[in-house]
Amino acid sequence: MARFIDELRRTHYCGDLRAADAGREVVLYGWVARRRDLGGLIFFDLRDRDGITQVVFDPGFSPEGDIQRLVGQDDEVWPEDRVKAAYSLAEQVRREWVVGVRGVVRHRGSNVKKDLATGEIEVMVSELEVFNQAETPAIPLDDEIDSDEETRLRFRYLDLRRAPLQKTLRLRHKLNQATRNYLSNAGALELETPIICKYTPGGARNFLVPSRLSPGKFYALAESPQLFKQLFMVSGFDKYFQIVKCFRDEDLRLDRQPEFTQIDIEMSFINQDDVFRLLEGLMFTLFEATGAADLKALYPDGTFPRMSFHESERRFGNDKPDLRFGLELSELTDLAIEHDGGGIPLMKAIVDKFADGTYRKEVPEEIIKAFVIPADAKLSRKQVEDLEKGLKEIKGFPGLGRAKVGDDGSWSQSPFAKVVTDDFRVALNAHVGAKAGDVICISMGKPAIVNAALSKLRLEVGKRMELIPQFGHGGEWKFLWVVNPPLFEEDGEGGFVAAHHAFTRPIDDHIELVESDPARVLCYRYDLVLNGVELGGGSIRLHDPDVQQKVFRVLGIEDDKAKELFGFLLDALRSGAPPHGGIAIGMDRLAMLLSGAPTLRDVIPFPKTNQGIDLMSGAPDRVEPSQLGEVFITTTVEDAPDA
RNA sequence: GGGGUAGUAGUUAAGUUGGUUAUAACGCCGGCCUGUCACGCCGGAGGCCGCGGGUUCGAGUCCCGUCUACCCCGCCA
Repeated sequence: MARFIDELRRTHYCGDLRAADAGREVVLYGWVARRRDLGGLIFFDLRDRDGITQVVFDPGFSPEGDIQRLVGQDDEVWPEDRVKAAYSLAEQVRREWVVGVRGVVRHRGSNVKKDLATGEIEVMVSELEVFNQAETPAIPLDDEIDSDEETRLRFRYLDLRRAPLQKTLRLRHKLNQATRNYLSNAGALELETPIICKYTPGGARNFLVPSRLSPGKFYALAESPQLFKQLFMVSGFDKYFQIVKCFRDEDLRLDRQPEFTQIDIEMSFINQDDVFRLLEGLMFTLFEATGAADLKALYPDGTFPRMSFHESERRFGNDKPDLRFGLELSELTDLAIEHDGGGIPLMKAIVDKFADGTYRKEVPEEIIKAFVIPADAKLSRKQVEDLEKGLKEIKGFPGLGRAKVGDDGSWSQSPFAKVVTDDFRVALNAHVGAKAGDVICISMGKPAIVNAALSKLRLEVGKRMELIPQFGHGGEWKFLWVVNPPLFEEDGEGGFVAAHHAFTRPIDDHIELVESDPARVLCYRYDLVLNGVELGGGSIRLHDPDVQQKVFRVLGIEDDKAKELFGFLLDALRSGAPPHGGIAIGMDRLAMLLSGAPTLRDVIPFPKTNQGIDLMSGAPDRVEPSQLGEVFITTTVEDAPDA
């Protein structure tokens, strides 16, 4: 029977002990974070998931006063031979070795270390066991390290020992638990849905899984439980939730991983407001459970503000505005029309198309907008040009038309300075609120490009001016519901595609427009945005077969085709579907925002790189030709194993 | 698919107009040290300069290619 673990049970974690524990005999297990050998006196910083305790090996020490003994241990408190053995073993120990210690807690007296939770005490060791030795770690295990992320990911099991990652994963634990409690209390049932399922086209690209039992056929990994949760509603489960892994075979980003976790929710007999109320309550609960912020103080009436999709696009250039700072965009199309282009040829060309009816104001094909870089930003001309260069990443972006505003409202450093009419210049300055020293940045063209460029510029300038930090919340939490986006998007060839998915309900007043003017149809779709990050989104679903058919017709999906694509869902919706809707929240993104982490990789235990590779395990990897044969696969890659 | 940045001891970095044996800090190993806590002091080991090719008397440095990671666009809720 082993002495430690079997006989000497752990009494505390390494973050537990305080001054009040002085005189207590304890047993701690953990990793040696640091060792300080003074020659005749040895200190370990012993670390486990809860913290660090200094343990001391001092052969000359003997405890005084009453000792509160370990339960079931009545041997001698300080046997000399055992203490000496512990000391000489401690001389051999190196960092990251895994050890158990038995000893007596002592107050540190004048040696208190203030920046350590357990800094008032130390454990004088009477008995030491080495459970395991360890190779020298490849990366330093300090809280703050600047090791390359590639190396950290390769040795993820070491990286995860560090306090910051321990902390964020514990945060995820709290999020999971609090989410389950809240949603269960709200009457939602936690039900599971398949991960390997039928491939359905549209939306994100699926990971494919070859079938061994059905030669030549494939499963897809679920990109979301969307269809299944709707079927739960059809089946009468009324309220459902799941904390579920989803899979998308798309390119990665800071805030995108190929597998990720979402809080998935669906409810019957509800409207948009019901979803909002449930989610607002969930956010309040999660923020309280994690101690992130007191949302009650920030949103006293318990609700988050709402903004229409169009308003968000107009004021901020995207559908996920960061409301922690102002610097809104200005719409100039109407002003340019009033001034017939104001002497600027590029604008005149656009204005003319509105005049002759080529473009419609409701759904314009080109727009003119401006963003003002305030004089306060104190950006040099070079810095402004660098910012503009950064925007060139946006495909099709033609560049900005800039104008620096003088004391008298004149424009300089501008391609428009010589041609603009005085009337238009004065009106424009007033319209965008430009003051001396400001730089007006004008963009015109396709709305998607104009908005992409100016919204990116707004964020960049916001960061330069330190209105928001480079990453993290900076102590501010700005929630927003972005609601009622268009149901359809033009596909550029005269037709339409679903802006999100084909099962979103048009807003009641727009049902007639589905057939007459699809471009103007808005729908019951909503995104929850926090600090400029899309936390999640959902919709009220389309459960009416007649409207559904009209939507399919707009999308150019014939009845036969619809059956082929969505067969079982359509059948199900015709079999007694209640009005229903739901939402999905990105758990990883939420954890990222709450922890202030710069990337999703910091809140996922074993993340993939930008190329979708697990640097630690080496996934994905080749497999034996025989394995491919079993699933009836050959590859077309030249140096593949079966080539 | 496209654009950008980077790659030099275990780690993080320096390395000048191409020029002797490629530096430093931390870490590691050995020695000394009884109140340290980023312990201190003394000594030591450790390098395919990402990889391949080229220019050159000579390449960490210049050129071409390639690989890997990161950031962005496209794509993606």
